[in-house]
Formats: sequence, structure tokens, C-alpha cells
Amino acid sequence: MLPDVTGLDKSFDYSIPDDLVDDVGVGTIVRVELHGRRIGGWVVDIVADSEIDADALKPIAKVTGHGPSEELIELAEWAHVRWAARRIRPFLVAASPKRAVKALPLPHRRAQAPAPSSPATTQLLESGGGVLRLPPRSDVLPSILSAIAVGPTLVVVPTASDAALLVSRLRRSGATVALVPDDFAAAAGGVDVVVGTRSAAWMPCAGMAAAVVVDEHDEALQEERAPTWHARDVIAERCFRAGVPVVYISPVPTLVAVEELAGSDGVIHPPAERERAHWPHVEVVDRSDDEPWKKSLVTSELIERIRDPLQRVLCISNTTGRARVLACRTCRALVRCENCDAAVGLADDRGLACARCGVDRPPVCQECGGGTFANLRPGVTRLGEELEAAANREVVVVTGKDADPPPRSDVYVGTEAALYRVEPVDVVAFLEFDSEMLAPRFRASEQALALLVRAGRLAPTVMIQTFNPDHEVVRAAVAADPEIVLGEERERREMLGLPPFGALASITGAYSDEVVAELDREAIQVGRTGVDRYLVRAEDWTTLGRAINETVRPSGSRVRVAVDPPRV
DNA sequence: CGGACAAGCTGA
DNA sequence: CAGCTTGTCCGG
Repeated sequence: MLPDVTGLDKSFDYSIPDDLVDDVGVGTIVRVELHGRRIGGWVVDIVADSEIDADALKPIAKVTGHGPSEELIELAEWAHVRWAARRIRPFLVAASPKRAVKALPLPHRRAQAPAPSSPATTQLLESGGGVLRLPPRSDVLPSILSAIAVGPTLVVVPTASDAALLVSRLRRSGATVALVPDDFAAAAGGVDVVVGTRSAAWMPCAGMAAAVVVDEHDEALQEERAPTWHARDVIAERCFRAGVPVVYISPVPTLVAVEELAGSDGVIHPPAERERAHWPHVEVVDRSDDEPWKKSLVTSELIERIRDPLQRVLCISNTTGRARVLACRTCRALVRCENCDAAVGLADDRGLACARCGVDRPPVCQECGGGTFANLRPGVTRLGEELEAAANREVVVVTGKDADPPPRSDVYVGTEAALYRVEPVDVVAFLEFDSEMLAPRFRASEQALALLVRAGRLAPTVMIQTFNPDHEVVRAAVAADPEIVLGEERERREMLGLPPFGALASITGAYSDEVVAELDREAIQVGRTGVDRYLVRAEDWTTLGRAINETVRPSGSRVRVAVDPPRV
């Protein structure tokens, strides 16, 4: 029995009372007495009476209900090495129902399987699975119906709204559907298709015959808290163990999917003409002729769009580097110019730049020497005013912070979060796409492409303002050919040994120095990126995970390990 | 994790 | 030496 108690990752032996024998198996969630208190936990192993002295043990106090299957418990043990997690518990939590499931319903499947409607998907499933590249403005439902035709199918999508929409469409098509984690019991009992967000990678799917990962490129498939497990990789391992084919669908498959998960035929995709027809029209505004400091983000091309009363436009600007008013996080003082006392913002190069007198200085608080700042006035707020003046129309500012959905408008301006909060428009315009494309992160190109996919689903036209119109991301989007990015990406990552050509993790937080010092330098390469900040690399994930898990953490340490960190 | 218990510190 | 804090150990 492994207790569901934080900080306690040790299993304990209990006896199974005769009246509970029928209800207890590996994976069952039970309650037991431990050290005078009642705690919950998972049965992770059952041994015969002859092997132990059952009379010396306390009995299981109560059976709570169904939990993860034996296969998923083994998968959790694999995952705890793969993502260098100290404990197995977080994975078992992910694989368990939210509320107690006392009994499973009988299998509920439709008598007649829906006719396959995506020959490419059927072909992929028959050949053992692989990567299916489908353009942004195309439908994944036919692929999922083709998978259901093979047998019970597990489907993972990035967001809860994607899941809800897919479930209602699948129900309308006649399939029996479990939306997990809520419908855990139905999924474990047996349905045609189990649908959910990344946690669905850990959900039951009785008789699973196929799995589909929708929008494989989407970062939402990776857990952001440690352990930073990725649903794509969990599904890959789970289905490999079960001998079940997986189809990974994305308009812009990641290098990991292309290199590791594509079948022998490589990435399957429609003919170029048809693929292109389902990409948005990409309009590039080349700002490179103008001197950057002169030209506003509100270009004449953009003004033309937002002035057109027939066009509904969403403008996207990244806040980073565009904050106009800052306060020191340490002493709360407003950051002011040393020269003229005006409020000072962060420039693109991360230094403080005074807009009034032009004096630059390093990003350090003048009052206390602190180096982190709160952004009191995000760039988009100001942009909203500028756009409103230029457009002569009302402009609604959308940020991720507001709880309510934004009021309906014809012109919006917002951060990336707006791409998830605004209903479809005619044009999505990236005002400063370079900050996405050229961000100092090794996945910047893939992440920039992902934004274009998102935008392309919101609007038939996507406008990109850039100083780098020849960048591979821009070329790929214009040509509707993601392979243009992958080619460059493959070369770069192979040279640096980055995933999928090596295993990478970041180690941060107090006492990282001590933890990193323990790592075996024969197998692990270590790079220091700051105070208590490290990047570590190994040839493969198992070597990396084992080495990190073997380290002893000093008491009081707050070390965070992010394996396969999305943003470095 | 949280209780138990031991060792260390303080004040009278 | 009671009374309290801090640290370490252990649970079935």
C-alpha cells in the first residue's frame, strides 16, 4: 500500500480482511490506519499468505474504490525515472478518479462501428501508428472515427474546451463516449472512445485498441509543475507496452514526434496543394526597411486592416519587453529614471530605458538594488489606446488575467492568451512576431509555429509583422510547409545534443549547487545558467532520470527539476 | 506527512 | 530541572 500523503513515498504492508478479498486488487484505492491516523492510498502489490505473516499486520480498514490498473502503476514507475520525479504518487494521482468509484458499469459500446472516414488514419493504424500532419483549418473528427472503427480508442486533446466540443460531436455521430476524468467509471467499464486533456494519458480505456493524440505540438500536453510529464510521451510508452498503435495528429508535428514516433513511412500528410488550402493565408509585413526605433508597432498595413469596418481583427503583442511602468518586487518602489525621474520601462534588450530622456541603465532597482520587477502597465494597454486612435473604432484589450470572457468587439488587442479567449475573427495580426520567433529558447521556432496554428484556426488570414521575413518560421507558414522549420531545427539540435537527440533537464532553486555537484559527470553534462540555476544533459532520459533521482537533497532544499523543460 | 522522542537551550 | 524549541526518525 502506497500512501496518498505528500512527503511520504514509502509503501507499507497490510493484510486483506476476508470480507474485502473480492474488492481488493492491484490499483485499488483503500484506507488504512498508519501511525494512529486514517490515510488513503493505493494497493501496489499483493503477495500470497505463505510469503508473509499476515497476522502481524494491521488489516486494510476500508476499500474506497477503483484506481489505476496494474499496467498504469507500472507505467507510473517508468514515468518516475523518465521525468526524474522523487515520488510515484503524482502519477498515481493523475491515474486515479477524482471521486471514489465504487463499481464499474457494464461495457457500453455501439453495436456497429462507424465507417472509417480517414483512409490515412486507417493506413497509419494498420502499420502500427505514426504521425499524421493535418493543416490547421482541417477537421480531426474523421481520423478519430477511423480509430474507433478499430476498437476502443483513447483520445488526448490540449484543452478542456477541445475535449468538450469533441465529445459532443462524437456523441452526435453515435459513439459511446467517456469524458475523463469525470467519466472514469465509464472509461474503465468500456466505451467506444475515452476523451480528455493531458491527464487522459493516465485514464483507463477498457480494451484499448488505438490512441490518438490531437495537436501533438501543443504545450498544454505537458504538465507545467514538476514532474513535467508530457502526455504524448506517456501515451507513446503506454501504447508501446500494450502493443496498441497511436496516431499523433498535428499541423506542425514537433521534432520529437517526427524523429521518434513516426513510422517507417515517415510523416503522413495530404498532397501539398490540399495541405496549403487548409492553412490560413499568411500576410507578411516586412518592417526591416524601417529603422526599428522610429517605426511604431502600428504599421500602415495594420491600420488599413483595423480601419476596414468589414474586418474583425485581433492584434497580438507579447508583453515581455514592452512594459512601460515597473515596480520593484523587493521594495515596491516605482522604477524611475536616474536622470529625469520619469517612470521607466523595460526595453527589448531587458535593460531599463527611459522613454523621456533616452538614458539606459541595467535592470536594477535604484532604491534597494533588487533585480525583479512587477509590470504595472502592460504594453497591450497602451497599444489598445494607440490602435483605438488609429482605427477610429472601439478596441477591447484582452489579457489572460480577466476572469470574464472579453466583451464582443470588432477589434481586439491582447497577449497570447487572447488567442484562447476571443471568438473567430477575420484577421489575427502578430504585431511583433520576432519576440516569439527569436525568443532565447531552444523550442522558439516550434512555439512560434504553434501560435500561427492557433491563429489560423481563429481567422482565415494571419498577419505577421517582422524584421526577419526570411526566417524559417515565416517561410514555413507562407509555404504551408512545416518541414522547412524541421530541417533547420534537426540540424541545430543534433549538433547541440538537444531533445530528441539527447535528454535535457533544468535544475533550479535553493541548494541546486549541492544537488548538481552530486551528479556523475561521466554521464551528465552540466551547464550553469545563473545562481542556483543549471541545465543538465545526458545521452538518454533513463540515464538522466536515474542520475537525478540518486541525488540526496539537503534538508531545506527547494530544488525544482524540470525534465524536458519547454522554456529554456 | 505528522507524531514521538531525544538532545539542546533557557531561566529560576 | 521543568518547559520549551529544534532535529531526526519512523510508521506495516
